[in-house]
Formats: sequence, C-alpha cells, structure tokens
Amino acid sequence: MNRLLDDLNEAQRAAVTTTEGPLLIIAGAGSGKTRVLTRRLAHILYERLAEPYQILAVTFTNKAAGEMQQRVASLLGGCIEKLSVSTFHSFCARLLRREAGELGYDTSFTIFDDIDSVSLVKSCITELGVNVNQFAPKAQRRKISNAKNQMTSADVFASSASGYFEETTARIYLLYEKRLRECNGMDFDDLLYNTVLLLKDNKAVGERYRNRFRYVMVDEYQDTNHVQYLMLKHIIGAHHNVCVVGDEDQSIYGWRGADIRNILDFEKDYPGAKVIKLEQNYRSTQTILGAASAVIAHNEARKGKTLHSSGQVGDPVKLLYVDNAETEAAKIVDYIDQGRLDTPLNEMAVLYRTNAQSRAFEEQLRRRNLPYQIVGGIAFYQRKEIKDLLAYLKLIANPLDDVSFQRIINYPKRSLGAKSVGVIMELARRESRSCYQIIANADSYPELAAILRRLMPFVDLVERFRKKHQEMPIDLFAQELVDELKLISILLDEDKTVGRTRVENIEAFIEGAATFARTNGPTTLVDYLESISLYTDLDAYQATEDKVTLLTLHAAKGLEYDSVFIVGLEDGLFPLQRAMDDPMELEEERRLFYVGATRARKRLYLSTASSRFRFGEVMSIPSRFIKEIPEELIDAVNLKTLPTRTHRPTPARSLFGDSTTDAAVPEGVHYEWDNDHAGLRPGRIVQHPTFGRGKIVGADGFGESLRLEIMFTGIGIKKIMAKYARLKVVG
DNA sequence: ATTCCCGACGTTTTT
DNA sequence: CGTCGGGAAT
Repeated sequence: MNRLLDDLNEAQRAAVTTTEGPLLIIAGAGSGKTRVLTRRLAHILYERLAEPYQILAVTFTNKAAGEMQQRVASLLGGCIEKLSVSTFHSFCARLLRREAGELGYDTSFTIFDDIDSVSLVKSCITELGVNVNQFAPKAQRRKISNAKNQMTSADVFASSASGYFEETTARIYLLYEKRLRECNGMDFDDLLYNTVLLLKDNKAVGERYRNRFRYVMVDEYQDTNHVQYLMLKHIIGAHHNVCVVGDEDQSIYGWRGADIRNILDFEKDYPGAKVIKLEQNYRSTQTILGAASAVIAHNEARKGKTLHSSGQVGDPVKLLYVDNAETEAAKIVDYIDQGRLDTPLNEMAVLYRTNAQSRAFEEQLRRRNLPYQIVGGIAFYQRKEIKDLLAYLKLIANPLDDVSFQRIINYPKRSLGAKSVGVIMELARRESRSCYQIIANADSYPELAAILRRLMPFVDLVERFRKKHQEMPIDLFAQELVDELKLISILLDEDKTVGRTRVENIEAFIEGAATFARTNGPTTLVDYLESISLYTDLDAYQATEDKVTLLTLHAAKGLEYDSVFIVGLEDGLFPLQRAMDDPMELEEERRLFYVGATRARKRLYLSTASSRFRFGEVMSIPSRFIKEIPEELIDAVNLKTLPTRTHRPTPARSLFGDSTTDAAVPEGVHYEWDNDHAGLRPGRIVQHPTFGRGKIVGADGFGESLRLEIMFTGIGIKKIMAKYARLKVVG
C-alpha cells in the first residue's frame, strides 16, 4: 500500500515505521542509512503525522542536508517547502537571526569564521600585552572553542582557572567575548552556544520551538559534541520523538569536541529508547568489508556490531610498497590510468590523511593529463582575495565589525598604516564605538585631522554602497564594488604569478553570488553573507564529472566509489604521530581508516612509502593498521627499488641513530629505525642556533614528539621540540 | 608607509 | 616546505 516501504529489509523497515519515542539507529557503513532516513521523513509526512514545518532534521553538511531534502521531495512527488533539513549551524543561525534581540545582539549580526575569530583573538592577546609567543592565537582560540563546546562561559572559565597559563587564557577569553559582542559578531561556536542559552533559559523561546517540532531527526549522531547534545535535549518536547542515526565506528571528529559517549549512552539518556541495528552492507565486496571489519575490531570503545556483506568476494586488497611520495603518486596514477578501461574516473578516489599529501598526486595527474578535482584544502571563501572582498560586504552590512574594518581600511592601499589604525582604535575604545563609527564622524575628532583626507573616500564608499545594496541583486552589487575598488587591476599589478588566478577567483565569486541571487530570489546582504559563512567546499562537490577525486579521509565520509586508494599508510602519518601515544586518539585514527576503507565498492588499494619528506627527511615504517588486516585478504606488491637510500642526511636527521643509514632495506616488509634522538637526554650540553649553549634539564615524549627543556645561559629555560630545533650535542 | 628579506614556526582532520 | 611576522632599508 505504501511504496515507501518497498525494497527495504526488515531492519530498515522497522527503522522507517518506528516514529514515536526515542529511537537509535545504528547504521553500519553502506547499510542504506540515507535511504532509511529519507524514507522515514517521507513516511511521517505521507502518514500525516506532522506538517513539514513540524519536523527538524539535522545533518552535518549542507550537501547532505540538500540531498536529503531533495530525496524526500522526490519520494513525495513534489517540493516540500518549510521542511527544515539543515545543518546544526545553519539551523542555529536561522533561529538566532530571529531571536537575536533576546540575547542583546542585533539581527544583522556577523558570523565570524575561523580566520576572523583567530585574528580577533590575536588582537585581544596584543591588547592585553601578553606574550604572543607563549600564547599562540590559534591555540588560545582552540581553548576558547573547546570551552564553548562544553558550554563553559568566559566567566565560569575564569572562576575555575588556576595558574598563570589558565588565568591568562581566561583573560583572553573574557576580552574576546567582550570584543566579539561589541562587533555584533558570533563565532561558529556561538551559534550553537547561544541557541542553547536561548532554548534553556528563555521560557518563551524554548517553549515555542519545543511545541513546534514534533519530530526530531539527527544524522551522524556519533559526531555531535556536548553543545549539540544539549541543544537537542532542549528542543525535544515532551513527546520525545527523537531519532538519531549514527555509527560509533565512524566517529572521527573527536578532536573537534565530538563526544562518542553521546551515541554510546543514548539509551541511558532517553529511557525506553528503541535500538535498531542496520548490519546489512550493500556497498562493498566481502573482501573489503572483511579487511575494514578486522581493523576496526581492534577498537575497544564500541557497541559492537557485525556487518554482513551481500556482495561478491571481490578482488584482494592491493597493498603497494613504494620508496617515497613521488613513486607512490606515480604508481597510483598508473593504476588509475589502467583502471580507466573499465571504471570511469569519477568512480575513483585518492584518500589521504593530510591535505599536504595531495600535491604529489596533482603533479602526476597533470603530467598524464588525467582530469581530477580536489575536495577541501584551502576553502574558496578563505582565500585572501575573497576574504578581502567579503570584508567590504561585511562592513557594509555591519558597521560594528572591527575585524573586517581592520582588514580593509588599508586595502587597497590608502596610506593608512599601523599608526593611523592605532589612533582610530584608541579612539574607538575611548568612545566605546566601533572603528568605523569613529571614522564616519572623523571630523569631530581632532586626533584624526591629519588623516581626514585619506579617511573620507573610504567612508564615502562604504556609505554609498550601504545605500545601494537593497536596490540590486547581490552579484551586481559585488561587481560594482569590485569595479569601484579597481580590484582587478590591483590584483594583477600586485603579483604577477598568482594575480591571474586571484582575478579568476573574484570572477567565480561574482558568479556564485549570481547563482545565489537567482536561486534565492530577493534576499538581503545579511542572508547572503550567512550562507557563505556556513558554506564549505565539500558542499559544492559533485562526483558527476568524469574526474578523479582527491580528498582527505575526513572529507570522504558519506561518499562512495568503485575504487578507493588510501595512501600514506605509515606510522606517524596515518596514524599521525601524536595519536600514537594516546589509545583514544589511536582508536579514532583506526575509525578513520575504517571510514576510508568502507568507501570502496569494488577495489581497495593501500600504499605505504618507506621514506617521505616532512620537514626534511623522515624514514617511516608501514602503518600498524596494515598488520591488522588478515593476510589472506591482501595482495602485496613491492615496488621498492633497492638499495633505497641515496639521499644525504639533513642536519636534523643526524640526530637520529645510525641504523637508518644502512644502505639496503631488506626485501619485503620489515624495516625499523632508531626512534631515539641519540644523546638528547637530561644532563647533556647542546648548541642551539639562536639560543646558543644550554643544558638539557628535562625531556618528555620520544621520537618525533620529543620535547626538551633546556636551560640556556643568560636566557633561562626554554621548551623546545627536538624535531624542529637544529640542536647539536656538544658535551 | 611600503617593500623586501630573513628567520621562526607549525601542520591533522572542519561545521 | 610554506606561511607569516618582524625588522631594516627605501
């Protein structure tokens, strides 16, 4: 009677039809999760259990949200307006746009992206006169972010801080919050944090949303962090109709605060919860699934489930031993080229641990004229030229935004350097106004008399465009701004080599704005900026074009390909060095491997290089994950040339033991290197290029992560990473 | 004020 | 290796 239940297995059908009360769906890789989610949504609507606007469905990426929305629409034969399938962040942004006043923000608040946020932290650090070397803006911002993800306000953080370092972080946090508010800005974390504040503490607002949403659905629940967890708690009404879908084996965002306990403890959190496991894998061959399952079985923190493959046995996992990153790329591109005979390029993907690894593959692919696309890397909207242009738009939309102000007040050059900006900032602080508000009234401040002539054109420009922006579509607006600033010719003059691509990026930006204007009809500048802030490169990715895809393992989550190449499988790279001493982090790396391997439908290739350039040269040994795959599933190919070592050791390398300088690496799999920095132990006297002579007084960690405390004469104790410092043992 | 050069420093993954 | 920031030179 209801075709929504067609071609679903029993577990899937149960998941779709269990609509009332808390429900946990454990969805193994390739088990038809998206299908279940969309059918479930459609089922609720089809059965008239709720109106579209009464359902809240959240995912982690805009792309996933968009796809889900579309699939539900096509299941129900029409477009579903008002169905809010969105990301956590965009849902919160929309809610806050409406309710910002309740928290004392203006509704045109600006969303500070990562870069903006770090630069604000940095200026706070400078303002406090704190040593920037001791308190790196990025690290501080990370701490603030972690705090917010735990719903720890600056005040609470400050009251529990002890010791100089924590107390200083607390001061930075407090000032950062103050400045952020003055800018009428929210960072990414605030979107979630403030939403929780509202839902929790504001009776009227909380009630409104709790009454509205009759059904709540969350995808990728294993990746939710504490704030997101709280947000759900506070938005779910008395009905407790909450359905979460996830897979603890695919939790790979712990470093961003995701708390795997959310999914592990769901049944405790929501008493009476039903649990449905989807264990039938429809994607991969038995071999691939067997390899992935064998590896993940080494993890302790699991609910435990067994995936069954319905596919064929398939080819063995191919394992490549190569000399270095270049040969690795060359050989893999060989395989890609050959594979082209029966697999289209868009069905092949190269997965790596760090973005930096993409370069070698790009080179090889370009050399062979094989089309490719990279997902991720430097996000489009984070490019300098785009950020600059965006800063104009942001300042026009929000004159309180001092961060954007500082970015563009002297770009293009207006002869307003650090000194002038300093004067403006001081005035701003004194008058409790934003920088822009100060210069908009520059003539009433004698301090600005000297630079008045240089300020006026800038104010004039911003004012003219502010008046304009409601009258025209956003792309024309941006175009006029670019023309007015003469950005194109400035970019071309500025830099011969990258100027051209920057201009192209500006053009692409305007193109994107045009698309936005076309699809969203008449919108405000604020809406447009919001959509950009929450946009990621991944959202634009489509595997439809006939191109090989290069992407990180993280970015690959949720995607699938016929052939998958997981490269750089070396201890120290994958798993990363820092994860190797910590069992929890190691488990996360293992899950990452599991995610990667289960992206493959038919063929899985792994590769490991015996030496790889990373800050000078580092020898490496095959990833421990390789050994966790049953041998009978692997077809190993040794492409190493012997003898291997032809390079001369760099200064840093000479610190390592001599075992690596042996000319020939034995045939096959096993080679090791001395992980100790010979002689770098307490008591020794060392020579440092900048600090001079010093005595090692403490050591911590080993190998790559060896940290030393060295007492330098006349300087004091310094903490130094042995792998970076060019230390020489002298006594 | 701007430009250019050098050294320090860091690198995971991203909504 | 690349980026970024600081400092000196123009």
